[in-house]
Amino acid sequence: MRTHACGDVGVQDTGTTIRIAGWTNKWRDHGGVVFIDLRDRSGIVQVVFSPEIDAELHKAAHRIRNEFVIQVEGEVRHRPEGTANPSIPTGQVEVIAKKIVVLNECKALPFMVDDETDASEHLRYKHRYLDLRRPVIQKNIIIRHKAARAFREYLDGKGFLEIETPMLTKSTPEGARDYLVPSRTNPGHFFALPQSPQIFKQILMVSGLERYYQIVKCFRDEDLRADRQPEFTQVDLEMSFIKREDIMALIEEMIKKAFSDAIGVEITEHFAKLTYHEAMDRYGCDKPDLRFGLELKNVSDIVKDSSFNVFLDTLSKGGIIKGLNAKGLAGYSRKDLDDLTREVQGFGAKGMAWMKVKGVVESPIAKFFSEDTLKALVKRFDAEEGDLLLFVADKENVANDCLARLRNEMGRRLDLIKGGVYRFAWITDFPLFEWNEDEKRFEAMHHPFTSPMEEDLERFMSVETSELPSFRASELASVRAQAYDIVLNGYEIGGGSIRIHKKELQDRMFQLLNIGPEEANEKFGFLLEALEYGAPPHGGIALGLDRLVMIMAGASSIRDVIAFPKTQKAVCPLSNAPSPVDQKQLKELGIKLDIVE
RNA sequence: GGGGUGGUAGUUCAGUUGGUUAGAACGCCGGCCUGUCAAGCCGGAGGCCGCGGGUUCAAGUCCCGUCCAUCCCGCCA
Repeated sequence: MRTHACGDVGVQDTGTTIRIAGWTNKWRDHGGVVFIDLRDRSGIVQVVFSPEIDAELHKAAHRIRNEFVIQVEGEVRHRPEGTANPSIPTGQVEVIAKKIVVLNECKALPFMVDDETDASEHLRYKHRYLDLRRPVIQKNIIIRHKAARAFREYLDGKGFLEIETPMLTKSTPEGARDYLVPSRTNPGHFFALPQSPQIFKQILMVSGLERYYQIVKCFRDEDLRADRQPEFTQVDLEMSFIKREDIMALIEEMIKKAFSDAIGVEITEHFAKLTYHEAMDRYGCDKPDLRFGLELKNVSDIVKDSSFNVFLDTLSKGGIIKGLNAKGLAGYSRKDLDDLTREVQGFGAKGMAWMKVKGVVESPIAKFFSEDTLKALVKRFDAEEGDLLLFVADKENVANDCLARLRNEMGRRLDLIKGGVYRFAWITDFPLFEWNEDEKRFEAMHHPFTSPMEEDLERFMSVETSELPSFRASELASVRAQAYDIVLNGYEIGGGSIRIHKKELQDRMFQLLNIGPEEANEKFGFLLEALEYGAPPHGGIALGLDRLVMIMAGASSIRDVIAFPKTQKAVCPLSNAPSPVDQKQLKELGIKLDIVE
């Protein structure tokens, strides 16, 4: 139907007759000459209908409207002197139409197919086929394709096998809420859609496949965010006979290739490496945005000499006082600071203290501090004239969380976050366990198949389980995992671990998690049994493809890089899923609804 | 489950102190127009003011509830 793609037509084609087809991006009818900007995936080229060429043809062109699908045969010409359009790649030429075929018409549009639309997301998703025609969105979809292709090429080159794992699988007790699928042939029984292929990929290692990967959909029935959808895609891989550093080196190289292939960005520096404790200490969170500084400083040791009761009380209760230097913001008014305080309180802090560095330290609480103490504070933050110090005093986790979010906010306000900058970091040495205050028990921070660090193995094995759960501040909390997260620009884009490959260790893990042998057997028995048949040392990682592509594309939501995303209520406005089903379908499944109106 | 913001023409929005026939831009329809590319000029159609209650002589506007969208908290091994 066509000899050329619209975006490929150029000066090299002048004088030749070509056939193109696409959508009418825009039409301009001058009564005499008619211009149509014809668009296909490759780009846009201007088609000219002139009354001198063919009256009938010219008449037909008058009837063309936006988004009509047409096929045009015509001659490529240089545009007349002074009419070139430098804002499009094909702007030097135009196609003088000799023949037009309307392949399909188009109704009046719910919104303009244009790079700059301000139609609501709901409307865009309802007519996603129109939304996806917009070059900016197509660009994202193409970046996604190129990234996925780069991962496949790279992993294929490293001897990985792409192996599919079941979508209809088993519900697991830990972790996110499962999406359930009723089994017709086993009434009352349910499959779960996988939250990740975790257990199957480990079994593939026991199976001797050695290197597995898959670009795979995962499902979690939790509430949505800008960077969270109920179905999302992981680049999932697992390797045998490797150490943590092997995987980290491999992933680093793979991601660099993907950035190069997908968006032409060469990442040259090594990815930063931070332990979990370093990250918490310096940034207050385990996914720091390293595009800017504003590092947190613990000042508990300095302010203990003050007479400021809020700080002293916090310290006496085992809390900490931490802060950051908002460079150059001493000009903030009382109202600015009150607003900022309210924002930090919204994060969960009881309050926020501030000090302006203006000749002397200016602050409502300055009087509680000696001159030497104030000097020490200024020094701790490397503060200069005109800086603003912000403090939060609270339990360690609260102070860290609030300051981490405050740090991101100040990074934005100070315009420290530049586009086109990519700062990667590995976060390592995570705690193996996390205390669940509500349920008064330890949980696996990563997942229950994560291996402890060898240095901490003795403690892992020797803790008296009879003392559970009194160990919340005990040795067990200090056992570290052979786990690693990869962080990019403040987003967690992947995580993995070296797994437990010995039955005794795995049994011990379940014991510490307070999962009895019967329950462990019922839920994970097939993995536990497999571990007894010569499981090799192995480990792996999963990358969040959606988030990674979102960052590559410079988008602010993963919905912009997913062809058919769901809204925050987890519905698909295009298909209207989910929806009620027939009584007959429910009956076949043995399901009765019990919905309280 | 909780908090913030929003919902008025096909779309994006404005709409004063509650007061006559709810406006603008773009889009759509018709006409004019031979070099535009955000084309231009003239004319026209188009509204359950998210939905349901309430207050009032009178509600787009005030009150209560509810639904939807979005951002965040909880949640997400």
